[in-house]
Amino acid sequence: MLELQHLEYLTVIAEEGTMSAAAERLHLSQPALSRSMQRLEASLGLSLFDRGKNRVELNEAGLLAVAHARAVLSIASEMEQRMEDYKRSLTTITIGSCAPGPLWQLTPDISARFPGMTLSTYLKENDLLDDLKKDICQIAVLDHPVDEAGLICRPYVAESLSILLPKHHPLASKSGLYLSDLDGITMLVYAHLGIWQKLHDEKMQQIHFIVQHDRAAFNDLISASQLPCFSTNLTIQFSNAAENRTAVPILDPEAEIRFYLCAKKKNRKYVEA
Amino acid sequence: MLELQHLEYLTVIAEEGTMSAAAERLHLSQPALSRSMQRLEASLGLSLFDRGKNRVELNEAGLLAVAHARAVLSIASEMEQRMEDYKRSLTTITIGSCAPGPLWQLTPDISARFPGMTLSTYLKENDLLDDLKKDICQIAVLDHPVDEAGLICRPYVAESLSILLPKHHPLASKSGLYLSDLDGITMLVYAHLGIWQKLHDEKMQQIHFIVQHDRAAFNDLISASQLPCFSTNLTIQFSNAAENRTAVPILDPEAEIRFYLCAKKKNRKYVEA
DNA sequence: ATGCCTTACGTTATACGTAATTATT
DNA sequence: AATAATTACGTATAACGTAAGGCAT
Repeated sequence: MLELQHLEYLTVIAEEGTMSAAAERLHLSQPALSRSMQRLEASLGLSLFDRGKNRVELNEAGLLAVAHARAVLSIASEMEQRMEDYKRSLTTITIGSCAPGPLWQLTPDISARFPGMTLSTYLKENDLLDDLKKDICQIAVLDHPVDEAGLICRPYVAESLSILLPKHHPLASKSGLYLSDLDGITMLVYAHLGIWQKLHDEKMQQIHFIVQHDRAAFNDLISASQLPCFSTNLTIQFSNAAENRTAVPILDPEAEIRFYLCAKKKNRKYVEA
Repeated sequence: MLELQHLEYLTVIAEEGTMSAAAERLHLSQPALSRSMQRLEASLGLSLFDRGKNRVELNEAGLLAVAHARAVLSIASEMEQRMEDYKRSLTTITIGSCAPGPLWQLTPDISARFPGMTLSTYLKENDLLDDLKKDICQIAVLDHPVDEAGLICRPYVAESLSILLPKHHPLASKSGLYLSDLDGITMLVYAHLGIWQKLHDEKMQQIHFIVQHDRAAFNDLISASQLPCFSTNLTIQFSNAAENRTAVPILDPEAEIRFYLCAKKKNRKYVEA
């Protein structure tokens, strides 16, 4: 029967060009590698190399075998990855979220309810459902509901955007603003916005953003400057950026996002209220 | 590293339900199988079975592993099949043809030009190009030309259909006939028509066919009866069915098919004139 | 008692490394 | 000389079968 190890060796030889180089990369002696290839050839009943006295070269059968070996190894490696992900899911709860906001509430909540489990979170706009199915995450925070066999989904918090303006700013007295009212202004913004990035890209092109990728630097700038920035109903609870500024709600409908928690049915306990 | 043999064992256990039954099917002792599964579990770092004192049952991780194992084994098995096909192509020329006619000329021709090679032919209407790419056949006889990278293609014979009628038959004096002229008549026909079957299905529904699946029986019937049957420019050279009958060409345009020979470029010698 | 899984033990096969061999550059 | 592959040999690991043990039906 075919052996995955032999296929792995074969592909490395194909990449390195010589058995010596491949053996080194595989932390293996040349003789061992040479014999493994002889065994592979024997098990296939085909010679895979044109052999000179001190060089080998893949022949046509060898090239064909390499192509197929890569396919086999790729599927096998996916299997190993999936099993690893599953193993991980036994001891850690991983939350994939399309936005940072919901995590500020969800993370401590899950952490408190499942004290034995490690908690891990990441931000990603797309394909969270795939991650869920592959056990890459156990909870997905989405911006839309899902109705799919094997999955459970429930509405979670809504997040609504406000702009924090200096108290003396001409717009600070308004009870609400549209994004179009902000034409030409300069704002501070923190980089990792998740799904909110879409709104920035599509409806805030007329706003000049100073983007900060570092959270500490962002907070320092907020405190030290009078520049407007965004807040939401979720951020207000966790950040103290609002001290010298007035929050004015954004009235565009896209400025409110309803989030949904989604999990495999076997993990329903993670998303139940 | 994962071992294909272990994955194979695992899937058989999944199918048989118990290790004993699986061991029997695998021609293996139960203890050997039991230890192999322990090694597989160790290499994954996961237990795959719920173990009672005298029963095992796949757990969730086990079911996941089985699903992936099947995928891996399927790809591996395809690799083995492809390598077998390639090996075969070194000693035998296999011709896949969409109709029997071209083979009557091509087979002896190839046989004479490549005397060291075994020759094998089969009839198949579709997917001959796939077969070519997979080395299942080395020559494909198609009813249409192909222009594809890595393949070479050239026109081969055309085959045109005639009807063999008893000399005294009222239509036997015509110089040509349309299929529509044959409304209601009864004909003998040999079963394995390849691509010609399409013409039968689409434009000869008004003809009553007596189908023979056995070549000898067909020939006997031809000689013993006066029933009309088909011939082509290709059959006439190889069959003696025409003695008591007159050949009248079929004039419908679909009654002539131009065939094309197609092969991988490395096998161009097989299709060159 | 029978069936099913596991552990124990001895045998065989295979993979490995080191060392020696051969041929090429 | 140096490089690259193969062959030879001894050792360790793993697979196997047989035999024995434990627990359920």
